[in-house]
Amino acid sequence: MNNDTPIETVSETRNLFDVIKERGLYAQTTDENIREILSKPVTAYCGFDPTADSLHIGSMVPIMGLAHMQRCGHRPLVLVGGATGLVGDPSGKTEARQMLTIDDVNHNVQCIAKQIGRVVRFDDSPTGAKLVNNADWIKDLTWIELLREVGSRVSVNRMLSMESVKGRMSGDGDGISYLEFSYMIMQAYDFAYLNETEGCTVQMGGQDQWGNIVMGIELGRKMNDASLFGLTFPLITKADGGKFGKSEAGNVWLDEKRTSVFDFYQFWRNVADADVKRFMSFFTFVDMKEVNALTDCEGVKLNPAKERLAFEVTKLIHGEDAANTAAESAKKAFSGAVDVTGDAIPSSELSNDELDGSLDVRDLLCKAGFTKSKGEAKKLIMNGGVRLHDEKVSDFLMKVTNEHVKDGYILLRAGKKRMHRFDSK
RNA sequence: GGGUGAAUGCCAGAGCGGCCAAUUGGGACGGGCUGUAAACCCGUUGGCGUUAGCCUACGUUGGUUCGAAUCCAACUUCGCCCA
Repeated sequence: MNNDTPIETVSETRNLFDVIKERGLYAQTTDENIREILSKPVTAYCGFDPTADSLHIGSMVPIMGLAHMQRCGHRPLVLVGGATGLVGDPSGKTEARQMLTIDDVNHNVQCIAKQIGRVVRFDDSPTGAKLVNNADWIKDLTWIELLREVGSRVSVNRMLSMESVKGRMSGDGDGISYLEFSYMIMQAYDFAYLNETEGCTVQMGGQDQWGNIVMGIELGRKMNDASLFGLTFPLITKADGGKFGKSEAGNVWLDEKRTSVFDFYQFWRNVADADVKRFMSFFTFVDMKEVNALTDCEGVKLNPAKERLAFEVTKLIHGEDAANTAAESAKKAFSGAVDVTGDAIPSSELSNDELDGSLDVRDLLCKAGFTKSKGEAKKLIMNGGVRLHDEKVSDFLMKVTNEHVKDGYILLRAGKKRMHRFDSK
């Protein structure tokens, strides 16, 4: 993440509810009068799990939700689950999560907060976002305190009726451990706590968080006699029913060390026709009038919209310069042009020693990270999926030497879309 | 605590002494068609090796057998039922 452009401060005068509804980001609310409630500035929070040192694009919906909120004059609290991350949310899972160490979680919290800071503005102004870590208030809570404060106000019957729990109780799953069962109590407590200490009255989250949010509202009412509300975002699906957020290389991460800017851009550039409009509404701030104008077409004509989508999202996460570079590199790489020296294409260096004939194509494929083993590389080559510059490789034993270096580099392609540039030095 | 069932490749799930690196489906990857779509068709999908072949794998550890994913024992984990 090295975006130097400041976060745009747009002061929307519109009602947050209208904005997210218009963009398709609204799924469900706990109160029919939510629009009215949101007509005055509120403090709302949304939680993120520190299960890794980077978020992936699946987390972008809640991030956008917070950003829209801020733009509409509300104050966002970004909660990173330093404590809940040590437990793991059972929602939507059939199996227990791997446990993280406390050090891991702390490190992850730092990294994630930084990423969210790309899109949401953190400062002390009335609408400035604030980072909170639930480890700060849960960590030192004693067992007895918890039981008295929270336990006495929570109905197990109620908990057992939650979808997230039912899913783990019935069927052929692995069951649910007490640890995970406690997750929702922690999250509920967060809401009540933030209400008390920060005046937070709204919790936002993915549709899968509905149960947890409702628990928090109920707990807040019992503990603080507070009126709390919940707002959920839809689960992001792809038109073909596949899982959103996966690419050729697996998860699409916000950290460029995990997903290069080029690949990130390509992910968005390659979304299905049927998804462009929705994704542009979800993941960019492009005005809806413009979104509609761009996507009011079919077939090839939709490509400019995809380019715009890819550019906007990349700009948001990696900065305008990086987005421009990625866009240019992508254009070059797919227009059959020879010059692919653009910085955005993943690249590495090859020394002269390595080009003396000791490496074959399979080694190169592994070096580029396209294949995990020589056998896999061989199969890829035999399937006709490998090209050196623009020439198809058919001999998987072919040595890679200085002869293959053109203009100071070797361009290795795997399939149509993956490419890696080896600069010789 | 008692009883009972299960543990297989990325996932789901067959196999129940040799023909098993293991049927099939999904996913993933590659090719074709295209628009850097979708759908569809074809191929690949443990590692090493040019081939032959070798190695590692069916929860863990031992055992029976010429030979085990398949049989036996113990252990671990989980499900279900009874207390």
